[in-house]
Amino acid sequence: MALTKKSLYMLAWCTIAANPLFSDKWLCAETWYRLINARYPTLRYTGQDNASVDRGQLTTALTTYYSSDAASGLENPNGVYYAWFKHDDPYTGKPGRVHYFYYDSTKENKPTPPRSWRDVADPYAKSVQMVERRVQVVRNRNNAEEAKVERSIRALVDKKNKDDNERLIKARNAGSGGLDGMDEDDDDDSNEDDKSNGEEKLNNQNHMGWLSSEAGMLFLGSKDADGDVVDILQERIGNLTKVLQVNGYKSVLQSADDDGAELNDHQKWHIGQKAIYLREAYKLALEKWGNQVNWMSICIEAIDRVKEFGYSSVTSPRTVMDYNKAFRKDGLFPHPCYTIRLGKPPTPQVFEHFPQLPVRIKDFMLKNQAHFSVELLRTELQQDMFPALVDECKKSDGYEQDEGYVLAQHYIDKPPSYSTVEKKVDGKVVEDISLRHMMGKCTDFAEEVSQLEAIGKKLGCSVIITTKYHAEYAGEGIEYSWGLAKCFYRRQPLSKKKKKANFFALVDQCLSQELLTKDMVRKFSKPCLS
DNA sequence: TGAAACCGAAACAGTAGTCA
DNA sequence: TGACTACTGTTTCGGTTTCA
Repeated sequence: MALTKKSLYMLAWCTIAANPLFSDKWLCAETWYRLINARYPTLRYTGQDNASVDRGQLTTALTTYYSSDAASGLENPNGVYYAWFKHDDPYTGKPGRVHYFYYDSTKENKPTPPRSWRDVADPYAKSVQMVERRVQVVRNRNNAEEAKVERSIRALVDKKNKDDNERLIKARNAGSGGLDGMDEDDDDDSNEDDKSNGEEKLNNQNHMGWLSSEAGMLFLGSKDADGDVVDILQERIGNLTKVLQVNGYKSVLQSADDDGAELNDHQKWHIGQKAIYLREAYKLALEKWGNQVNWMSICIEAIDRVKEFGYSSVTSPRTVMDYNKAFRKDGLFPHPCYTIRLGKPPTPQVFEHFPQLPVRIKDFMLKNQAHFSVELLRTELQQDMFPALVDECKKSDGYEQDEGYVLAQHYIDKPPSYSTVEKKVDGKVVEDISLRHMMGKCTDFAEEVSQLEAIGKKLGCSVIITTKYHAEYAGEGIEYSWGLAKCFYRRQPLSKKKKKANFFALVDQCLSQELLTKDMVRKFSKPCLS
């Protein structure tokens, strides 16, 4: 059955009220409103300005259709009661009418009719407890009611985006431009909601879980990854399908067109294998992930499905999960050649000081080709080559200060036997052989500035990195401006986001003054000043 | 023969739910 | 409120197999 906006607000409210942390106690409308915003952040996109849940509709729905006046003494079948008093708002401190709601979880213990606002004092209002509790209003993946609310929100948001898009096109065609049409009152769209939602085809891709940080982490490699995970997965499935074409592997391989990056037949075959398994897993994920079906079970099923087509090179879901880890960040498999993957490695310092040394090493390798090993070369370096270089250095005056002499002598005294992790002896890191420690001390790393700071410096300004907290720290309602720009971006067709030039043009459009007008930015900044 | 790929096991991190 | 458990996913280690 289709849901109207008001009934969706009600349903969202009920799932939160059922939480023992918030049931059986009076909470003011502002607290409920904040809880709903925290638990269902996407619900705000069903409102008029995308900035927040429509609190007017929420309060009206609760008081008019769902609850009973606690002062009346009447029993409410839903177990929901309301009361209101004129006093200072617990959040703003300003005098006015403040609504309170109470959910009786037992349906048998209705609250005592309150005589003053002190009887319904909200324990969470503007308190540390409220801040702490808000973080606990998180998604419960196993709750069917919450999943239903999330699907409905997704459907409503999709419909609203579609309507806004059509309105924008109409306004542009009429010559008015901008998003003025978005300000139109849509309170009376309940019937439209009913009609549209009736036609809305819900599937697993409408699931709220796809908007979660878990999805971002699992499929894009970062909790804060930008972009629609479903859209990106669909695009990547398309790219992985191309692997089966001639030279199709290039569409999913890092540095595929670099010099010397050509793969041999086996490497091409291996990329193809990875693509087949991952493509199947992604397709299954779009069908099932999030509805109590985890990523590992999807990988197991993908292996079984691929097996039906005669492929059996992978048997463990871990392997497919590893393929995903390598692929997910930018939709490319790392090049199998180490030097191409990481770029040309830096020349060792000792080779810069002694350019004849690599020539001698090559000669040694050729002479001992029949029984050459790394250990053999290591012994040769330590016992013959480096002592010879030290002797050469000693022929010069002041050789003890010569950097080349110090380097060569160091290799004799402390032959390299490095550990990639921090090697510890008696609980203390052995700094000389711990590569991680040595890398951390390199000035290149220690003095590296972020890209943002580098660009800022180039433009003649300084960038001060502050602590990461709420976006409102930035002031001027910048989060709302970004939210509107992002909302507009998400409504654009995929074709506008493909190719670099199109993407840049779209980003310019999203951040243009046509979309973010002065009036709109000023409106956004108002809440930040209060 | 060494490197890469595969894979099992264990440790660890983060989150949610339960209970006293 | 804190301890505990369950679940999911990641990282690391180490053994085996396969490939160049």
